[in-house]
Amino acid sequence: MAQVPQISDAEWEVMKALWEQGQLTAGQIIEAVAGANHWSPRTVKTLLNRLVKKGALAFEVTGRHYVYRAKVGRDACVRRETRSFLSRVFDGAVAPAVLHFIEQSRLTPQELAQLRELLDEAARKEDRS
Amino acid sequence: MAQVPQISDAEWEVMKALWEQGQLTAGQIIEAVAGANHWSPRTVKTLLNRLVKKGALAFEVTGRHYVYRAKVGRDACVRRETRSFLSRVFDGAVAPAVLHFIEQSRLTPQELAQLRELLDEAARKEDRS
DNA sequence: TACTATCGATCACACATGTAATCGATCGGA
DNA sequence: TCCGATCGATTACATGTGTGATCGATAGTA
Repeated sequence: MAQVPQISDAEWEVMKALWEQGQLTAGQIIEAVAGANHWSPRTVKTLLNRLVKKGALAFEVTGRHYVYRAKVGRDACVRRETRSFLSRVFDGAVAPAVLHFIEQSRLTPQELAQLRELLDEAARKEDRS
Repeated sequence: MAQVPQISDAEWEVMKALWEQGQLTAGQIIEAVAGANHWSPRTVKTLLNRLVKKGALAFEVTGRHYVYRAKVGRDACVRRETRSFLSRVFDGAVAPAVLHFIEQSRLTPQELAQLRELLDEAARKEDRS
């Protein structure tokens, strides 16, 4: 299995567009991300090239344009970033990180309820195993 | 209020040592972090210099040695990193991040119970407010 | 006192990243 | 058919980061 490459901040924006839309031409990607980030189209092209070089994206030549698609899954990238974040900031410990999140952020009652449900479910699984 | 500077992976290791120990000489810091990370003492010195330049550390000259101490609090750095992580990976949304953590990680029953207690507490606070 | 080990300061160097500009081919419109 | 717009490819350049070496001063040690 190919390792998930490191994806920088700016590159994440591009990946998100492709994860959400499936396949896009360079022009569509530029349209999707350049405005919101104040990037020149050239900048987006550079990001696309780097992501291809890293193995995070693939493209097919369709007529004169390239159509890009993600080669690595969003989940895998999220897991990778999460591991890196946890190990850097919380020494890899999940529970303190979750505590910090809950303490620091204002969660809505709905979100709190949803999280509790998830914890209940996790606890049940744990019980059975 | 001075902004919290960006602190890189390697620099975090140094900061952790100082947050935990209070004040340390360069030699003590090297002892604390160089071994575990396979770093040359020079590397640690460089990190110290960069952290001072960034405003994350201060030092006093004590005799011939420098004694370093953190100028920025751990909490502030953790918050900064957390915000950056959340906005990059989860578009700034806390709840999905917590869900991901809980789903992906194997939490012990004790940790699960502790988290549920925290959620209960947060929900009570929310209720009263 | 002469030498070496050490300290902080400065320099080095490759790779990643943010942020583009330039270049050669080509397509679409005048 | 010719020209400018556009595409992908290549190049640029400052800053950050990982990883360390060199240099001059100095403090112990022999």
